[in-house]
Amino acid sequence: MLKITRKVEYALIALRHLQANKEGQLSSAKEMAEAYGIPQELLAKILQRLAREDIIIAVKGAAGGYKLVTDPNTINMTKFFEIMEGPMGIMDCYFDSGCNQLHSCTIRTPINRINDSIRSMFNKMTLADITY
Amino acid sequence: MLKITRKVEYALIALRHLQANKEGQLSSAKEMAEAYGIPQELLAKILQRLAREDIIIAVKGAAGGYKLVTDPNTINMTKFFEIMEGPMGIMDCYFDSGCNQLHSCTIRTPINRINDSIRSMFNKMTLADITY
DNA sequence: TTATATCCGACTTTTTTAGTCGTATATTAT
DNA sequence: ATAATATACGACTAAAAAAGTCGGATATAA
Repeated sequence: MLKITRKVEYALIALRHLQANKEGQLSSAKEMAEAYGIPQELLAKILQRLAREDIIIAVKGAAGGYKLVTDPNTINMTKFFEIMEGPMGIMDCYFDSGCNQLHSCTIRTPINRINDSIRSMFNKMTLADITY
Repeated sequence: MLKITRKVEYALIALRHLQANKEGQLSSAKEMAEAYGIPQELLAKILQRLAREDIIIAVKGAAGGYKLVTDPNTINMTKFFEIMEGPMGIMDCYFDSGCNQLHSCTIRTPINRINDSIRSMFNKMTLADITY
C-alpha cells in the first residue's frame, strides 16, 4: 500500500533527465532506458503519455526524442499522479467502486479525512520539488 | 497507487465497531463479518493479527470474541499500517528491493522527501482519529 | 459432547502492475 | 528511393500483490 509504482518512478527519472538537458536538446527513449536500466518499450509508453498530456514534446524521426516543455513548477503532484495512473485510489473514495453491500461504511468519513490530507499534501508539491 | 488495502479497511471498520462496544463486551468475527458484509475468514485473520499485536484481546470459546484493550489514542497510523501490511512501501525506500542495476537512482532523494512527508503525516494521526 | 469461538498455515483466485510485441508513421542521412 | 532510427499505440503475456478460501488445531461455555 501507499507505494509508488514503477510507472511513476520511471516517469520521474525521465523527467529529471530531460530537465537536465540544455534548452532544445532531445533525449530518446532508448538513450534514457539504457542509462537507467529501464525496459525501453515501457519507458517509451510512459513518455508517450507524458507527451499526450503536453508535459513533454515528442520529435519523431531519426534524430528524434523528447524534451521538456512545461515548467515543472506548474504541475502539481496530484495532477501528475493522476496523469500517470488515473484517479488516485485512496483519494476520491476507494469505496465507490469497491463497496459491495452498503456495509454501512462507518469509516468513510475518517478515510476521507486521510484522503484529503494526502491530496492537499500532494497539491502543494510540484514536479519541480521532485525533479530538481 | 497510494490506495488503502481492504486489510486496512476491514481492520478500521472492526476497530471502530469494537470501540463502540460497552466496556467488556465482546464481538465475534462472525458477527462483525455479517454486519458489514466482509468475508468472515478474512476478517478473522485480520482480527488475529490485531490480537497478536495486543491492540485487541481475543477470548476463545463458545461465547468468545474480541474486545479493544489499547487506547486508540496511543497507536499512531504509521505503526498501525505497518502492523497490517509490513513496512510501508513508499516509505523506507521502495527502491531497496526493487532497484535493479544501480540506475543511478537520481530520484531517490526527492522520493524520500515524499516518504518523509507522508510518514510524518501519519505519525501525527492516531487510530482514534479514524475510529471515533 | 456438542456447538461455537479463536488460531494459523497453506492454498487458490482475482486484480493490478510490469513488461513485450507487432505494426504503423515520421524524419534524417545516405 | 531506401535504410536506419525515432515516436505512436493497441493488444497481448507474465509476474507480483492483494483478496479470499480451506482444513485442521485448540479452547470454552452450555
